[in-house]
Amino acid sequence: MRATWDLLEKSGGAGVRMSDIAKAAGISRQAVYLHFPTRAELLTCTARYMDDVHKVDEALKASRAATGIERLDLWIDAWGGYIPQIHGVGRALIAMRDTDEAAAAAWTDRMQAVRLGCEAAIRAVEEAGRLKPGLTPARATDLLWALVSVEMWEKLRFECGWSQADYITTLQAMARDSLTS
Amino acid sequence: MRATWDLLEKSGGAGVRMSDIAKAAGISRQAVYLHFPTRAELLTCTARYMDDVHKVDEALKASRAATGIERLDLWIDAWGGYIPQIHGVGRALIAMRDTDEAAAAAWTDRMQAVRLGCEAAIRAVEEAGRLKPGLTPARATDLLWALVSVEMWEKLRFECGWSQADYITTLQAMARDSLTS
DNA sequence: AGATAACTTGACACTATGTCAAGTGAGAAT
DNA sequence: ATTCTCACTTGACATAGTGTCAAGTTATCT
Repeated sequence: MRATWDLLEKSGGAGVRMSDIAKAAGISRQAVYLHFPTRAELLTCTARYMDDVHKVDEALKASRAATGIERLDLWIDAWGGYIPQIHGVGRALIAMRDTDEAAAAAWTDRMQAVRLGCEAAIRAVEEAGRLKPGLTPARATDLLWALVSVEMWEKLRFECGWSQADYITTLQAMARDSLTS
Repeated sequence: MRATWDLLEKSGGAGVRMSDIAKAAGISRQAVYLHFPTRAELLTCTARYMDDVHKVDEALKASRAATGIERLDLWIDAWGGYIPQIHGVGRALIAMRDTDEAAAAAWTDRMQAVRLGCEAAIRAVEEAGRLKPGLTPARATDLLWALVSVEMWEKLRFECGWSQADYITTLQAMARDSLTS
C-alpha cells in the first residue's frame, strides 16, 4: 500500500501497473495478488490506509466545531486541503470506474462520505438562517459537493494553473456568494 | 461515424469497442481501420461530424448577440444545452485521456474552444461593469469554464439526479451570484 | 522432522487495440 | 473482353495489462 501510494502520488494517478507496484514494494507481481485479489481492491485499501495515516477525522474536527458560514469556509479548507493528498489514488479509481464495477463502487462510497460533510456544512448555514433564498438544503448540498469534487480541483489546479491557496480562497468565496445570503 | 455516435449516445460513452462500432456500421472491424487509423481519431472525427450536423456555430449565435449578464445566461443556455448531445463522445475521449496522447490533445482542443466562449461571456460582463469586484477576467473565465465542464454536468445530472432544466437554471443562477455584481 | 505461511518462477487465459497478408467482387478504363 | 483499382473480407498475429494456476523454495514454529 505504501508503494502504491508513492507511485500514484508521483505519477498523478496514471500509468501505474501492478508490476510497477510490486517492483517498488520489492516483491513479485504475483505476491501482490496474495494480499489483494484485484487492482481495485488494492487501490481502495490504499485509500483507507491513507485516511488512517492522515488521521482524516481529526483534520475535519475543526470544521465540525464551527457554525454558520464559518463552518462552510472551514469545511472547504479541510476537505480542499486533503484533496492533493488523495489525488493520485482518486485519479486511478476514477479512471477505472468505466470498466470496473468494484472501483466505481469504492469511489462512489468515498464520495458519499464527502457528501455527508457537505450536507453538514449546508445544514450549519441553514441553521444560521443564511442559506440563499430559493435554494433547498438538498440542492445546495449537491452544488457544494460538485464544487469541491476532485474533478473540479484537477481542472482548476492543473488545467488553469491555480495554486492550492488560490483554489481554497476562490472556492470559499464562490460557495459563499452562490450558496449563502 | 454515425454508428459510433449512436453507440456512444446509447451507452453513455463507456464500453463501446471498435468491433461493436464495425458491427453497427455493417462492415468488418478491419474496414474501420481503413478509414480511421486509431480509435482516438475515429472519436475526434465523430465529434467534428456531430458539430457539423448540429450546426453548433448557429446554435451559439444567439448568445453572441447579447451583452452584459444576459450574454452570460445565454451562453450557459447554449453550451449547457449542447452538452447532452456530445456527452457520449466526450466521455469516451475523457476516459482515453490517461493512456492516449492523441485523445488527450483532441479533448483539450475542444475544451479550449469552450473556453473561448466562456472568455467572451466574461468579457461582456466586464464591459457592462458587472464583473464581481476582486475577480480578474482570467480568474472568472477559469471558474465559469470549470462550472460548465462536462464533468460537472455529469455529476449534477446523473449522480445528483437533476433534470436538464434544473441544471441550466441553477448554473445560470450560480454564475450570476458568484461572477457578477 | 514435519507442517505452515509467505513468497518465487514461469506459464497461461483473456480482452482490446492495432498490424499484416492474401484474397474477393464490382465498377471503370482501355 | 480484359485488366486495373478500390473498398472491402477473412484470418492470423503482436502487444499490453490483468488475473489465474501449479510447482517449488525458504524461514519459522512445533
